[in-house]
Amino acid sequence: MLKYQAIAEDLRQKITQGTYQPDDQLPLTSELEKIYHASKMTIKRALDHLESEGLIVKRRGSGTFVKGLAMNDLDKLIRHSRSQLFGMSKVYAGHAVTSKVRVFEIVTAPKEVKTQLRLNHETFVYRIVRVRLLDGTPFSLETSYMPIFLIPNLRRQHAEQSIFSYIRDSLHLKIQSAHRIVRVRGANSQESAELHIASDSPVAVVQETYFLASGIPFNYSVTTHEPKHFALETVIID
Amino acid sequence: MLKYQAIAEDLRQKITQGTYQPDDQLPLTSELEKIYHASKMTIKRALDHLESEGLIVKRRGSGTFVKGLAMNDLDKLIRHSRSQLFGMSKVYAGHAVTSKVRVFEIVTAPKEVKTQLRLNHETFVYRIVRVRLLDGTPFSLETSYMPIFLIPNLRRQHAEQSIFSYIRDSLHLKIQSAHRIVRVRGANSQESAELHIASDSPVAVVQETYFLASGIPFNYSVTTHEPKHFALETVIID
DNA sequence: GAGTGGTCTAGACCACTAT
DNA sequence: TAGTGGTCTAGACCACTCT
Repeated sequence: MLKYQAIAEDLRQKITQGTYQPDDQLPLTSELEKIYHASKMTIKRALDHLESEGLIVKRRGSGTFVKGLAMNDLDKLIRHSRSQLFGMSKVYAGHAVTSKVRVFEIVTAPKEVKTQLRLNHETFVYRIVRVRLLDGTPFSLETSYMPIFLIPNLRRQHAEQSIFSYIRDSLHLKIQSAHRIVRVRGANSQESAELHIASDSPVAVVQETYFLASGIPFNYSVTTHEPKHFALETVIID
Repeated sequence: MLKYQAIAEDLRQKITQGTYQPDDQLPLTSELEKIYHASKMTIKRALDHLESEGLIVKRRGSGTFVKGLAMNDLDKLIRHSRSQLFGMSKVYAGHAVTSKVRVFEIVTAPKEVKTQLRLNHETFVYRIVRVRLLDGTPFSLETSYMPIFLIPNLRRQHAEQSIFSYIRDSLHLKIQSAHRIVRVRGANSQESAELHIASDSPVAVVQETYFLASGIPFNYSVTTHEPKHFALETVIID
C-alpha cells in the first residue's frame, strides 16, 4: 500500500472511531508530517483523498476539519466511496447480494453496443441478463455486453457470482474507470415482472461503460433499478 | 489561473479542437515538461484533472492517450465536468434557463432542514420554491432552504436569476462542495401540474446539501426533475 | 534493457485567515 | 504579522510495459 493511501486510511479510521470527531480540527499539516514521517506533498495528497470523499474540509489559513456530519453519514460516505467501481456487493456489507442469470449467450454486437465499446467490425459479445437480489428481494435487472476477445472463457457460473471478480482475479485485468448516465422512466413489462413492481412504476436506468487500465472499454451495461432501494450518492468537490 | 489549470485547459482545447484526436497519444510527460516549462508533478496534476474528467487515459510504461470516444462525447464530458457545482445554466449553454418563483418566504427550519444544515436551535431560513424552465419548458421543481444568518439580504429577484451568483459575486462566499443523493419515485399532484406530466409519472428526485469553503452547510434543496430531460452523467476513476 | 508514468522528498515561495 | 494550507520545483527512486 502506498504511503499516502496508508495515511488516508489511518486518518479515516481515526475519524470513524471518534478519535477525531465531527467539527474537530485535525493536526496541522506540519504536525502530520512528523507523525507520519512524510513530506508536505504526501500529507496533502492523503488529505485530498479524504476531502474528495467528503469526510474533511480544508481551510487555508485556518486548518483542516472533520466535516460536521452525523457519524452515521460519515460511515455511509466511507462505505460508498469504496464501492464506486465495484458491484453493489460492498455497499450492502452484511447483506446477501445474489444473482439470477436469465440470459447467457453470445451474439454479434448490436449497434449501440458497437458504438459504446468502439467496435468497428462485426464482433462477438456476451449478452448477459441478470436479476440482482438483496436478501432474496430483487432490486435490479441488468443487461451487460462484453467482447469475448477481451474477456475470454467467461462462464455462466461467473455471472452467478461476480463478473468483476473474474476479470480482476482470474484474468488479472485492471478496471480503471467508468462513464455512467442515470435516467428515469416507467418500467416495461419484463422489468415490472422481474422486479415485482407495477408496470409503469418509476425505475432508475443506469447506463455504464467500463474501461480497463489500458483505456479500452470492455463492458457496456444498462441496469434498471427498482425505486425503493435505489439511491445514488455523490460528493462533488470544487 | 494556476499553472496546472492553464496546462489542463490548453490540453483540453487541443483535444476538442482535434489537435489530439481520440486514441491519439499525447506527448510524453518529459516532453510536456519542456513544452509548458513545468515540473513533472505539475504536468501530472494537469493530466490527473483531464483523467478525472474522463478525457484521457494514462498507462504506466506506455504513455498517455485521448480516450477513444466520439468527439461528441468528449465535448459533453467537458461541458459536464465544468458544471458540477453550478446551476444547470452552464450545461445548457445556448439555451435559455429561466425560473419562476412560486414561494419566497422565511420560516423556522423544519426538522429535516435542521439536520441537514446542522442547526441546533430554532433558526430562520429562506424557503424558496422554483420552477426551472429550459427554453420555456419546465424541467424541474426545486425547494431550497438557506439560513438567513449565512445568506443575508437575499431577494426574490435573486431567486428569479441565479441564487449561486448572488452568493459568489455579491456575498463573496465560496461554494466548496456538495453532497448529492438521487432517487426515483412517482410525481405528486403539484409536481405533475408544474412539470406538465401525468400524475404518478416517474420523476428523479435530487437531494443536495451545499457547503461553503468554511465547511458550513448553507443550502439544502430537493429538486424534482421531469424524466424526459433528466440525465445525470458521472465519470468514476480508480 | 530502455522507456514510460508514479511516488516521495526537501525546500522555496505564494495565498489566505486571524489577530 | 504570524501561522495556516497551496503551488511548484528538481531530482531520487520505483512500478510497469514492451521488445
